[in-house]
Amino acid sequence: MADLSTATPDKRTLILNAMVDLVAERGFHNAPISLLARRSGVSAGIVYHYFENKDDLIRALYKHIKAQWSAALLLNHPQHLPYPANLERLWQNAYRFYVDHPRATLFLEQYENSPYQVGGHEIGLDENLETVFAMVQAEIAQGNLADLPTDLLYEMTLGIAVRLAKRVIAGHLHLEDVLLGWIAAAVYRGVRP
Amino acid sequence: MADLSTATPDKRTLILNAMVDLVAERGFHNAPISLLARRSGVSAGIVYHYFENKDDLIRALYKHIKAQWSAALLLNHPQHLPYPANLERLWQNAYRFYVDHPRATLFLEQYENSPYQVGGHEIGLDENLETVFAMVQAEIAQGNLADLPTDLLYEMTLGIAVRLAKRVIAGHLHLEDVLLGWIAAAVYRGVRP
Amino acid sequence: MADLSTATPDKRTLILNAMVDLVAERGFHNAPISLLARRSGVSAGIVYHYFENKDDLIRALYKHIKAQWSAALLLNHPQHLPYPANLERLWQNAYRFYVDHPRATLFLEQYENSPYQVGGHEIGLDENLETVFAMVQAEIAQGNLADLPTDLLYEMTLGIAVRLAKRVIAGHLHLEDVLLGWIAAAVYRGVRP
Amino acid sequence: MADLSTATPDKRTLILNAMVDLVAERGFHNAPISLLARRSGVSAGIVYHYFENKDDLIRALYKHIKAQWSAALLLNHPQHLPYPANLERLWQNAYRFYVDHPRATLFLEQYENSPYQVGGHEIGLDENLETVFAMVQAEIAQGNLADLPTDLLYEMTLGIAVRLAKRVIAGHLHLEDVLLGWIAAAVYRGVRP
DNA sequence: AATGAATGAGCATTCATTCAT
DNA sequence: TATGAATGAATGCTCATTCAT
Repeated sequence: MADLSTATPDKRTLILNAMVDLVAERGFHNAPISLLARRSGVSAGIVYHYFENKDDLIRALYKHIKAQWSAALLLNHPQHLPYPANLERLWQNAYRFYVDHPRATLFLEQYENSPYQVGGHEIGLDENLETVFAMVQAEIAQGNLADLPTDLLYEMTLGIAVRLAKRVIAGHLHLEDVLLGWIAAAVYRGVRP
Repeated sequence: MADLSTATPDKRTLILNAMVDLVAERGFHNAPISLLARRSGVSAGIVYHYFENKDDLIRALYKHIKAQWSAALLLNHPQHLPYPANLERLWQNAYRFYVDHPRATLFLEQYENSPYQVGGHEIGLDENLETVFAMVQAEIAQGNLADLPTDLLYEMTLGIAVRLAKRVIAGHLHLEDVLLGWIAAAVYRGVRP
Repeated sequence: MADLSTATPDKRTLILNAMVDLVAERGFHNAPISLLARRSGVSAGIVYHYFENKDDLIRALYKHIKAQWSAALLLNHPQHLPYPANLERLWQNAYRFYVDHPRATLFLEQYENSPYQVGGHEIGLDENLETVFAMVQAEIAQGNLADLPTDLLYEMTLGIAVRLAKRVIAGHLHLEDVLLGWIAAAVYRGVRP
Repeated sequence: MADLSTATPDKRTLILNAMVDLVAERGFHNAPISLLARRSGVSAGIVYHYFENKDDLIRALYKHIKAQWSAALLLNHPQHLPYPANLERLWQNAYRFYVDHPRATLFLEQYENSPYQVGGHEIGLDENLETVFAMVQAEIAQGNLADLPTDLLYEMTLGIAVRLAKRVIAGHLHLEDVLLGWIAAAVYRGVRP
């Protein structure tokens, strides 16, 4: 996947980008700083100039990717579309992000299933996620979505997107655009009141 | 979670049981053989009598847990119930397994999101999974389920169960029995033809 | 100096012995575990089997040497001699230990002047030191020694021995036996009531 | 201890002052240049403008402190007093310096017990020390001091002052003024011919 | 079968020193 | 003079794996 960033590749970004790849390919363990340095084209020491330690680097990377992800959710402004197109576009945006950034996806899933995350350190809502949240609340108010706990709604909709994307990334599954449209619709059909 | 096994706790089983806990608590890395040995009450050396190496141990553990899981799917014989009760019981069985075996669940998720699994090593269908597979095919034939790729159907139904269970395990979510029934139904509503 | 121990050179002792030499020659820093291992003829890893970490090793070594030292104080049973021969023999025993074990002496002085010690971790009195302490108290009671704080008495008598020994070890000073006798006497003349 | 210097705090002095503190608190190792720079309020690079390298810095600091010390010895002009007041004031001056400059004292002791010093690099006599030396020689000629090697005389008198000061600094000992007077006298009583 | 001491490669991290600006 | 980012060698420590007993 390489460069998630659109900024000039300063050293900090070079390191972050190399780290996603490394973790995706080899896992947290087996992603030694020495290799990270070689791949980033920097020295091992400088990593500790930009990050306190390896854990800090990994957490920073997580935040970095999560920010890209939440920005991707709002591509093509789903918030300006009528129901159900708005939620379906949201879903397809999420799915797209995962499929288009396979390394980031593998990183995210490793992170969220490791003791790093399990121990807490939740990431707060950023501005984009707040917009998404508002969209969902509005549809609940409209009677288009069941009034369920946020986490439950999340898992029954966007949660499916990651899992499908991982299957696609692994090559176990191929999803045509038409089918994707059907899935996006089906997902929200499942959570009508 | 401790003992998944119902057999006499021979050394091999002691080791496997200790390993689930260790990985769930600390991750693959940070689950050193020395600690495993101490927790199992065996010597470090003997681990290499029962398993070729650490990877082999982890893979064996994965198979071990997957077998318990597939057995759990058929608790109370969902295969003898009419649609949609059969699929809903299946779903609830899966969910129950995850919630009742949190350590195993965390292990499974770590494993399936790590380069161990990504590299392949698919686990074949055992007898129980074949029964499940047959149930699904039958419902497709009956027109109760959309005729979608197995993986896709899986993710849109049982895949949700793990994710919800993880939220519950983490304490972020609490699901009442009534709600669970609703979810099980909703999930299959989403994948009607 | 090498072997302070009279026991069979088990690995733990080999490591301790090599460490005194190393620290004496090169200081705490510049006494890397890798070199220690090479000199001890063991692997680097095994050091951590016998000691928790480098600090622990150093503290263990300090205790080890202090024990040899306190044993050396009572060579030829000064406690059975009359005043002032008893105290003078004590003093000469201390001096002898330092001069005969230059590496140990340099280690002790480094340790006692480093933040290791300054932070506390005082070593309690062992049996030998209790005997010494009793001797001193007896002489105070007899009116042969001024009734001063223990630490003060210590520094005005035995404290001088280390400092002289270090000069001798460094080759800056040479002390004949006769002169030593005079010093031992002079030292205790200084602390008469 | 902070500022030993009475001069304007130019950068070189800022560095030296910060280094005493650092070494006293944390030892030679654990006194990294980066921290030294932060504490001095200068950049890491500039240290290498004023000093060739870390060793050079440490040696310069040693000389710096030794000069303050030898100046302190002659406070209130002991050289103009009659025996034994002259030597006793000398002793008390030494003791005072140590107790009033605990950081410097800890630095000195670390330095003098480390391989920095052991390897040689003796500090020559400065003007003040020559005055002191002359005082001692005069008293030997007068028959007030035993005609012993300088180093031996030194250790039996001023050498005790450092050791006592270190005990006081560590809080293990408290010495009243009256007692100090007694000690100063006692020390010289010990080295009468 | 079983032990646990022993090995040594590998890793995260630190830090003296340099150098472009 | 002055900065501080950058380097990379060195260090403490861990851990999978082996093997003598």
